[in-house]
Amino acid sequence: MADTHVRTRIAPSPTGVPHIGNTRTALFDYLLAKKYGGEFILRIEDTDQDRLVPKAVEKIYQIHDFLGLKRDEDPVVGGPYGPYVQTERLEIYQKYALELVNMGAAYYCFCSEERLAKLHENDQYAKYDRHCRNLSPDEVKAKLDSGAPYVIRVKLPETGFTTWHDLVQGKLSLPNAECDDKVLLKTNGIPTYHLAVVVDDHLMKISHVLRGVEWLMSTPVHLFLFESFGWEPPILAHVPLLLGPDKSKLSKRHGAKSVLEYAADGYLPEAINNFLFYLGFSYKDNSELLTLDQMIEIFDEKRIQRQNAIFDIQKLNYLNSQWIKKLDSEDLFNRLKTFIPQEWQGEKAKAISIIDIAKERMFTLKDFVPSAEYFFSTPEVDKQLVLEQSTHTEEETKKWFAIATSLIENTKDFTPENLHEEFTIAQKDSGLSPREAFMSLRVAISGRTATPPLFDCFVILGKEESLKRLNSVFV
RNA sequence: GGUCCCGUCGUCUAGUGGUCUAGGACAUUUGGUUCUCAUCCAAAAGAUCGCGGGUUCGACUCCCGCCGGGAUCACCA
Repeated sequence: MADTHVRTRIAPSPTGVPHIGNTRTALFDYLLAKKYGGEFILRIEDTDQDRLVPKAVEKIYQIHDFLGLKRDEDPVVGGPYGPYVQTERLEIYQKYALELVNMGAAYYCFCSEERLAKLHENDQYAKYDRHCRNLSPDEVKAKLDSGAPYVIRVKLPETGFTTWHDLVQGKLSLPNAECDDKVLLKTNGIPTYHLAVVVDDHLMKISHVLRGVEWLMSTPVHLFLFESFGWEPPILAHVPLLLGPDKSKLSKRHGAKSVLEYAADGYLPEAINNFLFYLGFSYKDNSELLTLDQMIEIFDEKRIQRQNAIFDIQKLNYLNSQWIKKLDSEDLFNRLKTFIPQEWQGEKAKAISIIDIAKERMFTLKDFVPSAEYFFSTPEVDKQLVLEQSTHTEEETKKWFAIATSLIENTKDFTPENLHEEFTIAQKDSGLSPREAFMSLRVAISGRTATPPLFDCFVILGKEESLKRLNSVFV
């Protein structure tokens, strides 16, 4: 491998937004290319014109941009082997399909849809019966001349095995008889995946085809095509699937989300990359925070697991919370922009000081707003709740609040450290336990029983606002 | 159903014949730190290594069978 220049590709079809399982394959492709200093290419496989989903292409770009999976060649930036959109390469495929027919590796098929449907009537797994495989040249010519619609099918060997060494699956051997004479070129002149991948991977000098195992069973067709053309096939690597919690294949039907949706849910690209990396790959204890560059270094295509991995959101949550803690608050503020209300945007300094103390209790970016809103707007405070926390009578609690307000009013050093010190002394004389004393104040200023440390909250609120809130409890 | 792949704690995994009475991490539970929550720290619980046969002095590790799960069998990718 040292002497082959590594070029990998991810080839999504814009029939929807790729879910996170598909994106993991893209990550591995990227890592493989970069590990060997090669190129990572994005090719749009839009040969299924009937199922195109508008905007899917843009979303595919967005996913890669978000995760930092930089493309060396793609439809937008171009490259030496373009175009990178398959429907812009139709003549190429048609030319090669014809070539295949001429060399006897493919044949015209004039079977109607009805006839094909009939084959499946009694057997849902029926293969094409190769009805047109041995049509005489004259018959073919007559049909063609009459303008009959046709497809071109691969003329696969009927016996024997196709074997190859798969980078992750090891040595594989599939019986040719199990494969169908797959359609290569459709009636509408557009190729199917099977023809298009082979032609493009060769023309684009792809060295490694790393894709999902769902392609394993059709690999004999691809290899047969490479051989027929006399082309060196790329190295193959079929990576396992991502399964849902119920162990079924992750799919849109089962609510598999795209990376874009996880982004909207407040997950960081670093955490998603990390999480995907550890799903099917092992490094140390599978919980270290790794950057893309570190992953490139660690990644080893030969150590990808062969078993399917179950998508476990708990691990993603953990990684996300760890990344949030690791990032500095200014950086977090920028990433938080789409999550926080417009009114807060202007108060950057305040927001950052809140992030400072809130980030260690955030799992996703979405957790920020609920944990910070009482800093920006006055909370509803129920007097009963305050009393519940003080566990003392209203009179006694009022007395403690009077001490607290005067402390805040008169302190010369309005910092968390100093407030802590002064309040601790006062609390000891108050007859309230630390918990009772501080919890009642906490509820009074925030309306909640869980917040960052009390004195940090006072400082962020400021003297005036703190006093205002404390004074409004017993009125 | 045919074919192919896979099978270690709930999850991601370490483990390539003896060091495994199976290790780590996430999740869970408990304790400590603490003004709450969270963090952090510590500990506990959790796997008859899918099952059954072999091979071997000895198997999670090798072989066979079975079972279970997954993939695939479109003019979809």
